[in-house]
Amino acid sequence: MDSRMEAAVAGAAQGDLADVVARAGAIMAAPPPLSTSPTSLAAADHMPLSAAMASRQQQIMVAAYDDEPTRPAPSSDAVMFESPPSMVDPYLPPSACWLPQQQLALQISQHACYARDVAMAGAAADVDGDEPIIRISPAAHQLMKSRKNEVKKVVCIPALPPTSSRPGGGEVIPSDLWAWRKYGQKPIKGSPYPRGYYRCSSSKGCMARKQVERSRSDPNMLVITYTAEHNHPWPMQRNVLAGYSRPHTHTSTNNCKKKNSCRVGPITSSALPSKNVNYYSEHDAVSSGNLDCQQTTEMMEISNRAGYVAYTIGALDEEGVAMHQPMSCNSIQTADEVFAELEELEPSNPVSSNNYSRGVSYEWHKF
DNA sequence: CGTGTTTGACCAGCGC
DNA sequence: GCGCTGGTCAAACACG
Repeated sequence: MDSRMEAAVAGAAQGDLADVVARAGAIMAAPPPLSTSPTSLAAADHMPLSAAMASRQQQIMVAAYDDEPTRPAPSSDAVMFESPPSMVDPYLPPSACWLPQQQLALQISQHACYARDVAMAGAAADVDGDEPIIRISPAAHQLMKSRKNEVKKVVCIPALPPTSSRPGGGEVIPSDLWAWRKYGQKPIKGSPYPRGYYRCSSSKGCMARKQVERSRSDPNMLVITYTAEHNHPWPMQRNVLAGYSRPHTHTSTNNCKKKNSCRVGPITSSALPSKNVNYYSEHDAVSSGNLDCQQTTEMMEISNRAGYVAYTIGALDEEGVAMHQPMSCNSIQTADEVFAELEELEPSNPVSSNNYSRGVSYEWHKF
């Protein structure tokens, strides 16, 4: 077995699926940077997008089968999250378009039975082949089943290094343009990093939640677990305060009175106001908070468009296999560059398209 | 005033 | 039944 996968298996043995995901993502996302960019991709003889992606993808396969653990991967170096079409969540924030592609290391959609399947898969690599097929151990499976069989999506992204300028060091969560309200934070046993709990504040009654924590095995990775789904369209006009967090005016004393409710350190996951969030580099900054209304709207449209592309390329290949392809493969680009390339990619796709991908109906509302 | 974070308390699931 | 753990609630407070 590949030693890299042994590491992943070790994670599974700990029953920490999110960590396994993060680890696998970190491990498998490591290969040499692709020399392709959406621009060059688009220029690749205008081949069908999915085909172009399939030919270039450097992906992990997370196989999720109960009974066929070694289904061959289409490509040995493909990063592929194999899942039923249902995993393409029309309400999933098109955050991928904001993330340098390699940073969207891994995403697993756990839709009901699929979650179970992923769990069953365990973090065991395919012994025979080179394809990094990951199986989740029964322990991890049990862990995942333990919480009401909830629909979950686990997304691992590289975390920005804690900002020393902020008290206690801050953790920067890339904005996904949904409005999230933090409602709790808990220390997690075995992890030095607390887990933040967020719920969607874009719409009342929206049950969408997400948990944000650093991977305990790879602190450079943020594990974001989306629970439930948004019951409303992606907000066009993001609340100005969405994701906002007041500057830290205090440092935690870390005096735990009650073991069960002890919070560890300052809330770092939200320490940086999202409206000032820089996306991975100052050159990549998309500071929504710096945008006026019109700019925000424009940005939304652009990102909507980006989302369209992201879903197009991140949805299904010819075999109905979910594809997740970074928008930018080897360099951090400015949002403008990304979107410019996106335009090159799909020049004919109307922004107001109602479909993000084949087989996925997404009705976009403009307000 | 509306929206956000912070944080102690509460509750439910699970293993022993 | 009990303790541990994770998830959520809700009051207090901050910010624009």
